Amino acid sequence: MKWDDIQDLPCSIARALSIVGDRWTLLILRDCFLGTKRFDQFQKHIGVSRHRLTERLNKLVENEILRKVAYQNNPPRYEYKLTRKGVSLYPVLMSLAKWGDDWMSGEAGVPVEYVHKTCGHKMQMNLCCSECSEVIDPKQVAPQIGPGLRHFQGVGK
Amino acid sequence: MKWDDIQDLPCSIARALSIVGDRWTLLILRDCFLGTKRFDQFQKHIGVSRHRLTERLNKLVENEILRKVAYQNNPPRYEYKLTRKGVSLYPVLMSLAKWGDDWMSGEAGVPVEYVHKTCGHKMQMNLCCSECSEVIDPKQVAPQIGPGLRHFQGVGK
DNA sequence: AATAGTAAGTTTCAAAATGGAACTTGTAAA
DNA sequence: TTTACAAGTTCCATTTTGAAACTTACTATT
Repeated sequence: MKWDDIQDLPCSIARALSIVGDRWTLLILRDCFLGTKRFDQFQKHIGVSRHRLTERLNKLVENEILRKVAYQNNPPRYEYKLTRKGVSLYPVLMSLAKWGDDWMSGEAGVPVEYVHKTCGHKMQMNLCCSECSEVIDPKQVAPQIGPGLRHFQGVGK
Repeated sequence: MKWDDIQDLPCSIARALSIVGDRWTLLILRDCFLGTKRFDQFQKHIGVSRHRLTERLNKLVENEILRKVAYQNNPPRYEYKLTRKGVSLYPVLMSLAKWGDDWMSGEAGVPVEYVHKTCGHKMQMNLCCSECSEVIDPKQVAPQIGPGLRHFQGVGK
C-alpha cells in the first residue's frame, strides 16, 4: 500500500496519520504551539531541510491546520498560524510529550514542565472520560463499529 | 538533520517520535490495541510490506513497546504483545482517533465508537489536568524549562 | 554605489527509505 | 504428493529525503 492510500481507510487514526504521520509534521506543530510562526524559525528550531519544510507547511495549509497570513507586502512575507483544526491537535502533541516524559527522560528529568494557569499547579495531562470524568484505563473502553464503518462496509461489497 | 539524530534532542515529543513517528508504527500499535498479535494479521490489516513490518516490529520489541512471546515451538512462532510501556501509548492513539473523528469523518459519521465500561456511556476522550481534573484549554497551560533541558543547556556549552 | 543581511523559498542531485513480488523454512493437512 | 500456513528474508525498481547552493525582493551598512 502506498502512503497516499491510507487516507481513504475507514479509520480515524489512519486518516489523521495521512496528514500528520510523517517524520517532521508533528515537530513543526510542536513549534507552532510554542509560538513559532516564520519559515526560518521553524528551520532553525527543527533542523528539517528547507525543501521538506516548504512541502510540509504547504500540506498543513492545504489541510487547514495552518493558515498563511501576510505580515508585510514588500517583499511579500507570510506567517503560519494554527487554525482551530490545528489547535485541536494539542492532545496528540501533549500525549506524545507525556509518553516521552514518562519513558524517555532518563536521569536528567523532563525537558519541559507544565503549569495549569486555571488551578496554578504543576500538572500532567490525563485522558479522561467525557461522561464520568474518570481517568481512562484502556481495558475499560469497548470499541464498537460506528456509522462510518457500517457505511463503508456497505460500499465495499 | 538525519532522522536518527532526533532521538537525542532534549524534547519529549521528538524522542517519542523517534520511535513511533514513522508511516506505519502507530497503525501497528492501533492493531495491537484492537487485539492483533500475529505477523500475518498485521500484514493483512495494515497493508504494509512484509519487509517493513518485520523491521517495525523488531524496532518496537527493541524499545520494549512490544514483547515477542512464543506460542508454539515446532516450527517456532511468536506473538507480539503490548508491554506496559506500549499500553501507555494509548492516549496518543486515542487523541489521534478523536482528532480524526472530529475533523475527517465526513457525512458517514465516525468509523468506531467507544463505550466506557466503568460508567456505561458512549464516550469521548478528553485531555484533563491531573491536579484539578478540568478539561484542558491549550491557552491555559504554561510550559516552562524543566530539569532535563537545564541539564542539556549546561552540557551543550 | 557597493556590499552584506534578511526572509522565504526553489533547484539539484546523491543517498536513504520504501513497496511489491518472489523465495525460504519447517510443519501439518488433504 | 501436493497444498497450505506462518513468519519471515531477499532482491530491485521507485519514491522520498537531506544538504547545499541558488534566487528574489527588499533593507541596512560602509
